[in-house]
This record gives sequence, C-alpha cells and structure tokens, in this order.
Amino acid sequence: MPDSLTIGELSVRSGVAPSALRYYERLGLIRADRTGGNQRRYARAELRRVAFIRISQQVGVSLDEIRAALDSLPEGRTPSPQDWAQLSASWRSRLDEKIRLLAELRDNLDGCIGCGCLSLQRCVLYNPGDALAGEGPGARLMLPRPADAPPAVTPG
Amino acid sequence: MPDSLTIGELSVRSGVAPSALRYYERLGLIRADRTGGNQRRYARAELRRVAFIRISQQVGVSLDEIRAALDSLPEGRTPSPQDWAQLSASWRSRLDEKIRLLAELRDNLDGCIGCGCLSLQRCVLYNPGDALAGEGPGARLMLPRPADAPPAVTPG
DNA sequence: CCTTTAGTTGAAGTGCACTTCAACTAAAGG
DNA sequence: CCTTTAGTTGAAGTGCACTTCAACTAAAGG
Repeated sequence: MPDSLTIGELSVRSGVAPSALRYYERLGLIRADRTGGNQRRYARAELRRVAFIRISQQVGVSLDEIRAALDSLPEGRTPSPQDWAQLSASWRSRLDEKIRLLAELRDNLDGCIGCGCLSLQRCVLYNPGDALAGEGPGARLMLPRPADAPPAVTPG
Repeated sequence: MPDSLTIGELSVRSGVAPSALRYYERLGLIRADRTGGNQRRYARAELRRVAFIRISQQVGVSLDEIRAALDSLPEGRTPSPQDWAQLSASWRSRLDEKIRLLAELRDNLDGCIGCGCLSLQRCVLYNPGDALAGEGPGARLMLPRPADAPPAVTPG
C-alpha cells in the first residue's frame, strides 16, 4: 500500500485526465514529488485538492480564482477537514447568488420573452449583473454596457 | 422613424457589439437586408431575436442550439408573442434542472468537501451528470468517466 | 532481459464566442 | 463638396481549459 500515487492512479481516482493534472500543476494548483526517473508521485492529500478544484469549477469559479483560494490553505501541515470546510464556505454566497439569478430568470422567462414590454436594457433577464457563469469564456465585452443608450422602446 | 435599423443602432439597443451581431449572422442566428451600398439593415423584429439569443445564453444554451431553436420559428410571418413564449418554454426544464443541481451542490458543499467520506466518483458534487453549464468550453473530456475505477476509498 | 505499459517534455491544436485589425467604402452633417 | 462617422470584408488574434502529438524515457510483468 504505497502512500503516493502515480499520475495514472490519481487520474483514475479523481476522474481527471493526466493531461489536465499536468495542466493544473503548471498553474500551481497541485504539486507532485518526483522519482529518480523524473516521474510524478502525488501525496494522497492531492486527491482532495483535485476534488476541491472540480467541485469549485461546478460552482463556476475559474482556475485562477481556485488557485488563489488554495493558496490560502496552511503551508506546513496537511489541511484539516475544517480548513477545507472553510474554503468551500467561501463559494457559498456565490452559489446562492447564482441560484437566485437563475430562479429569477426562470420566473420571468415566459413573460419577458413573450410580452411586448421587452425593454432590453432594463429587463431582469438582460441585466443580471454579469454574475451568471453561463456567460461563457472568450474575449471581453466590447461595449461596456452603453450608458448613453436611449430608453429602448420596443416595436409596436 | 425608419423601420429598419443599422448595425450600430441594433448594437446600442440590444447591448450587443456590432462584431457579435455580424458573428451571429454568420452562424445564421439573425439576418439583415442590404442597402445599395452593401450595408446591413435590420428589421425591428431582429431585436427580439437578439434578445432571445442573449437570454438563452444566460440559461446556458450554446449558440448552435439557439440556432436550432430559432429555426423552429415560423418561416413566413413575424413570430407572435406566443411563438416566443413557446420557444422560451423549451428552456424551462433545462433551467429547472440546472437550479436543482446547483441547490444540491450548495446543500452538500461543506459536508462533502470537509468530511472524510469524500468518495469522489460516487459523490453528488462530483457526478452531477454533466448537466451544469459551469463545466466551461474547450476540448471534450478525455476519460469518458472511468467505469473500471476502484471504489475509491479515501485516505485516513 | 525483453516487451509492454506508463510516464516525460514542449509545442501546437481545439472549441467556443467572440474581438481586433487593416484596408477599404457608404452615409450623414455642415 | 468635403469631412467625419459609420459601415464593409477576410484573416488573424484572444482567453479559458484543456487535449493531442512526436519523440522520447521509466517502470512493471512474465
């Protein structure tokens, strides 16, 4: 019963591809020791880090923010359950807000798309404060949100 | 009071960059007539299409699926409010499911990350049936979800 | 000991949803 | 009529989160 894992083992147990694990290492999200032959050997505690990374992604957090969060873990010792709980708690309000916005979106969906009042710029569905992760990746917004736009009256 | 819009006008009223509008046209999501000088002129009804596109993106639907949805609108006539309501209703179950999964994630967050029971492959947080849009874009999964993985007992 | 399986690297590729650029033309204002 | 502002195109670039590839080396099994 070895107490370190090869990259293949960590991959199988975490469900994360080896290439992704190497990528995480490059970003400083996880770490590994090396064998004499330069192969990675992961401490078992890394398994929990990987779990935290994947769960955080579900919450809609970017790898960069996840890295920042992980950096706040204690340096010397293996993080305790409480350390992890504290870390995960920090995603909580984010998750709450996300759920709130989606619920709002759902409750206004028929009405707002269907009706004639669709006054884009002021619509709940249109201006959810860019907090939804559904926005997707890619280059940043070109129009920062036109402040000089007319009140936007909808057609007949 | 012209009843067609230039790309700049449509951009300001919809809050969507001109480059994005051209992109949507290339993908077949919206359409425009052309002036003698080859400039785009949008019918006012396109405003609602753009609104539908942006709202659908909030729901987490890809442009490709949005295109498919828009293709189901009636061909000859301008879509009625009911047409739009029907279309938006089709996102509803998706939204419900997404909200359900996020709520589940929230309710298990502390417990699952903090405790020693974190049994990755079987965890609610880990296997939400790839239905969350939070997964992000990019290349597809390499490991299709290892079926041959051991029961994954956690350390200590 | 040989073969197979698993690992290594850096560089390049992928997919989505765009934006940016260069080099140009059209339309609107004074 | 000239200038400014707004439009046109195709090609290339961007950011994120990875994957894929080529050319290799290490470790494990029989």
